[in-house]
Amino acid sequence: MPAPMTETAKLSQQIVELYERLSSWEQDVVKSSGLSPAQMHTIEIVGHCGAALRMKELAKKMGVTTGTLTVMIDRLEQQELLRRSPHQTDRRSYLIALTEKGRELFAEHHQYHLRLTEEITATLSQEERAMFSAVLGKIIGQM
Amino acid sequence: MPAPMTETAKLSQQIVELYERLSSWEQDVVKSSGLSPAQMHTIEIVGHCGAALRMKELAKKMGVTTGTLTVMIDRLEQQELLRRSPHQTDRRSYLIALTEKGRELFAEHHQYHLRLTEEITATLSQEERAMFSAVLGKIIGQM
DNA sequence: GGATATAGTTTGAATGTCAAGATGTTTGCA
DNA sequence: TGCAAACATCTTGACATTCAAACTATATCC
Repeated sequence: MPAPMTETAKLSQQIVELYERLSSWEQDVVKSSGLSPAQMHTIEIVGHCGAALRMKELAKKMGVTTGTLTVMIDRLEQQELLRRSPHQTDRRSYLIALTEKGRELFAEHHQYHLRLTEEITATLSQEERAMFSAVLGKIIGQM
Repeated sequence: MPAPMTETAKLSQQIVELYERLSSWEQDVVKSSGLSPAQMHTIEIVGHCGAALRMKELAKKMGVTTGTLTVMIDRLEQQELLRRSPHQTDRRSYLIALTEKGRELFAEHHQYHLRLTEEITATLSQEERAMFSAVLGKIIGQM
């Protein structure tokens, strides 16, 4: 007979489970786009951020080194999904921004996220949805 | 002025945000263990599953090909974190299970997860925690 | 008993990753 | 001003991850 599980243990397990499922969902969706997961992640970060970013800033947001980012941006630039433009006042820097094609890809991917969110929260009551959002807000604030 | 965000859009954004933060938290924790993220992920899946698994089963659970898994298991076996043992009735198969050292690593990592869960849910009321768990259960059931 | 399917490994190619070093630019200070 | 130090990015070399496809050994089905 398994030991009784504490409330924290159950929550932890559920969070891990949710993470795993989101992860494999994302993997499936990305596969159909032709990009690698890391490439799509880059598009997502740049797209979500909105404003153009320096390499250094983007690397920090993504948790990779600038060396890694250089080749990532090279490839995405070859696919015309984003563009380096010279920084106005700092000639060492580039500003990274999505092209029109990149924005379209980002928008499409965003729609997938919205659809998933609708699906997985479909059975929640109005009250549960509101409370879930409030709790998520608190949790994210703690991290 | 930004367009008003629908409730679904807000939830979607929060889920993405939570995912991102869990992801970078895990990356930091794994870095301190000396293993790569993929290696730790393998340990987590095998450890969480409990029973010994065939290569094929494990590959499916992890969403990788068996070819990928072969070299992953090779490396983890070299580090004595898990072991291949012959399948009792099918001589084509191995059963993959954690060693004592692997179980210790898994237990330690599991403790990190518990601690994180406690931290991020610390400000929730008893009621909120219960409801959050119930909603997570529903959501996971929908995926 | 032989054809076919299955489990796992190997190989070759592409990508992702980092640390360390190189290049060009900016900043701070003497 | 002019030079040293800091900074942003890129390059290089090494290794990990990943897949598809070919390969080996075993199991299953007729």
